[in-house]
Amino acid sequence: MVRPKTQRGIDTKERIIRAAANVFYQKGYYGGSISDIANEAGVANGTFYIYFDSKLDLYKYLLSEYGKRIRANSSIAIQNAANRKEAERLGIKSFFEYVLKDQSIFNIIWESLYIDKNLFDEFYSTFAESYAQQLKKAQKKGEVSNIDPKVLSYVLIGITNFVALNSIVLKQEKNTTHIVNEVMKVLENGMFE
Amino acid sequence: MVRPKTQRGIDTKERIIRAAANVFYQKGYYGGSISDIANEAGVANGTFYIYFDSKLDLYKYLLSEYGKRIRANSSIAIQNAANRKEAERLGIKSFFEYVLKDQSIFNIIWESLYIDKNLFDEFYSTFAESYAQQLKKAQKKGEVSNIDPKVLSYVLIGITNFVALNSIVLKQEKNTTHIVNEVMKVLENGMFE
DNA sequence: AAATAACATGAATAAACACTCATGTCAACA
DNA sequence: TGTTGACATGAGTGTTTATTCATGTTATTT
Repeated sequence: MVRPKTQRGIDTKERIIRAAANVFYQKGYYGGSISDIANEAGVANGTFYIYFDSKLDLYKYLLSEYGKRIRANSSIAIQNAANRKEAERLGIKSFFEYVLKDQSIFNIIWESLYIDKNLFDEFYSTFAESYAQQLKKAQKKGEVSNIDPKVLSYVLIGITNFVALNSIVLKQEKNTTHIVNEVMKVLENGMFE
Repeated sequence: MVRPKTQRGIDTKERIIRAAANVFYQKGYYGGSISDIANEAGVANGTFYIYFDSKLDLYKYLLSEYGKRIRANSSIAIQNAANRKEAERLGIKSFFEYVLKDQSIFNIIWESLYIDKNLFDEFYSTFAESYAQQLKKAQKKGEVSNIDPKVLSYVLIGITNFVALNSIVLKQEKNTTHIVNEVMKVLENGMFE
């Protein structure tokens, strides 16, 4: 028989996850300790290990959650786009707005490069591959120029991620519309006269 | 009187620096210990502290060295460019080739985000500001379109850095010419038909 | 009410690691 | 040749920290 969820601590796991996201954002993976996370979540150190096998285990969980959220956010944003150009604008805009709301994402994602290179590679490969597929389809429709979709996908991900990190997270730029407009100029006509 | 350089250990400092770059590349700043660096350099742990005040001190030294090298590499590459478009191509190509030779750079640079956000911000701000200045001049000459040079500089740095990290370092792509060509297509005409 | 098992605790453990320091070595100069 | 001081050593120190575990506590089932 399936035992109903106890009421002891309500959403303890969820509280640990939120606390970890916050601690990793503030102090990073190596700088943030299990004690920091447990304190922030309002539980004892040992409680952490009821819900996660290890610090790395929780980190991997968080990383995959962020991947899901970004994908969901993007696919909702572009679902009604009339063409690829519009899809690109909407996708970029929604990503910038997502970053504005949750500025911890790069601290979680990019640190994977230092925890295990494969985590970083897998994370972005997933995005790049599905992006490249979309671009290929758009090329067949004649909406996108003849550019290696693999390279183009990394170009687009590179632009959005790097600009978001530097302009929005580090420089605290709030005007995402302006940034989207300027980025779209490049994507539409290039940068040269 | 200036004492001539002793011959005890030849270029001990240089060996420590090289070892550190390698260790940080393999294991990251937090994952790589002073013992790792000392072993790799073939010196005792204590010797490290004759040449550097702390692990962080060495890290900052390495970071600034990479900044200098990249700037030097780029300014040499573009010095004979006839116009901005050619300068862009040459700059990107030389950066990719630099990364191909010294794949540790991103592990050094990007980790600053987790050691001290200001280090990362300062590092890329320096590049972005001088890049933006160059772009402004090119805009006055009518060579570059009317795009916010601040945003454009981050777009260009984002492309080069992200593509280099993913394609060259992580996917071990050797054909930099192909990548440069595809990137230049976007910068010349945008990505849409 | 007793039994059960999930949930929770936090002190204890063991390993890792940045940094120190007392001691040693060697090249240059008086 | 003896003195000097830079260069080098590596065992030791103190701290931090991920993880464990013996011991509670509470909600549910019998």
